[in-house]
Amino acid sequence: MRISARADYAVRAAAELAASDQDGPVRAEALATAQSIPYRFLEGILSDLRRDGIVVSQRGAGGGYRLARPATQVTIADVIRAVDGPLVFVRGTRPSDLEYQGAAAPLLRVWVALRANVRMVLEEVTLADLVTDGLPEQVRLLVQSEEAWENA
Amino acid sequence: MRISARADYAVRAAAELAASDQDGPVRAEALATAQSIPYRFLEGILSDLRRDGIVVSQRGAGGGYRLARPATQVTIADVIRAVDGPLVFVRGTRPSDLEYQGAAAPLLRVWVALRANVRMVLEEVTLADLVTDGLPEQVRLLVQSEEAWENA
DNA sequence: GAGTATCCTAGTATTCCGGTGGGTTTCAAG
DNA sequence: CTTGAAACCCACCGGAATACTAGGATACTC
Repeated sequence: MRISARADYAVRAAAELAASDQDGPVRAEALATAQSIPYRFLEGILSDLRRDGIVVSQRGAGGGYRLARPATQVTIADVIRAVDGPLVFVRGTRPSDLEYQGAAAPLLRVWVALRANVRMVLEEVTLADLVTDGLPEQVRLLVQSEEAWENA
Repeated sequence: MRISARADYAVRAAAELAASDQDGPVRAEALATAQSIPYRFLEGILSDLRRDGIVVSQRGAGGGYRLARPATQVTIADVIRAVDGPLVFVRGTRPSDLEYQGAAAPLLRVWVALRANVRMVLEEVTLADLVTDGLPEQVRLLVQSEEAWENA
């Protein structure tokens, strides 16, 4: 279960946008250097975000990107779905479209539970939470324990 | 965040092994047909499971595979790690090895929380839970809600 | 119309993924 | 000690995805 570079970059760029919210549109290159993301690559990512209505763009001199909605209303899940599609899928298909036979039958419910727990984090944290460093209580609790930081 | 075919197949094969625990070793081909997994592909997967001590093998006539430990002591996380490595990683590296700058700094804790929540499911469910259909309470609760089954 | 910045299309190198094939070794049974 | 059954090993393979890069067209401001 990997988080792709696209997803990671997208969230970081979006966070940067949320941070400089008042200052008018932000150029893609400014985002790229602020977060050490390859400029050309980021352009494509921002394009995805725009197509999904996460971000609005302004062309020409003085142009750049802004969030389409207030940062309190954009979740990390929104951003990731815009660039990578569904949050969790098994062998290319959504969990709920799977069918298992015999001893593996209950496995379906495990994947659904897994997805639910992934959502619990990614749909709860907004860009505003990121920039103010005010993560939701549930998320904060998850990170508190020592073992959460161990690499198993 | 995709569950690979390897991981899915591995868990299903392991579940099948757990189900036929008493009956002596099970042939790879029997596992393959029971779970509709390409036989040759499964061979490689079982090889990984053996290398990681999840499974023991017996060659020759009457041979096959058995679980190396009781099914109550093998978690789904164990199986997945044997075939796919770390459960969750970001852009190729573990969350705890990442560094973020500026507005994206708190993102690190989000990834750690995500991993913690993934573990909460995969390290809690054992192969025994699967075959007896007795999923842990926490997992059962996650699956109960309607929205867990929605595709968002 | 000069300059700036997004937008679009295409290309590319590398890696991963899912799967095959051929042959070798180990073992049990006859 | 042969025969057959099974795991084992190694190499390969096509296609897709990843992570980028290049070049220009388009839109906007001043």
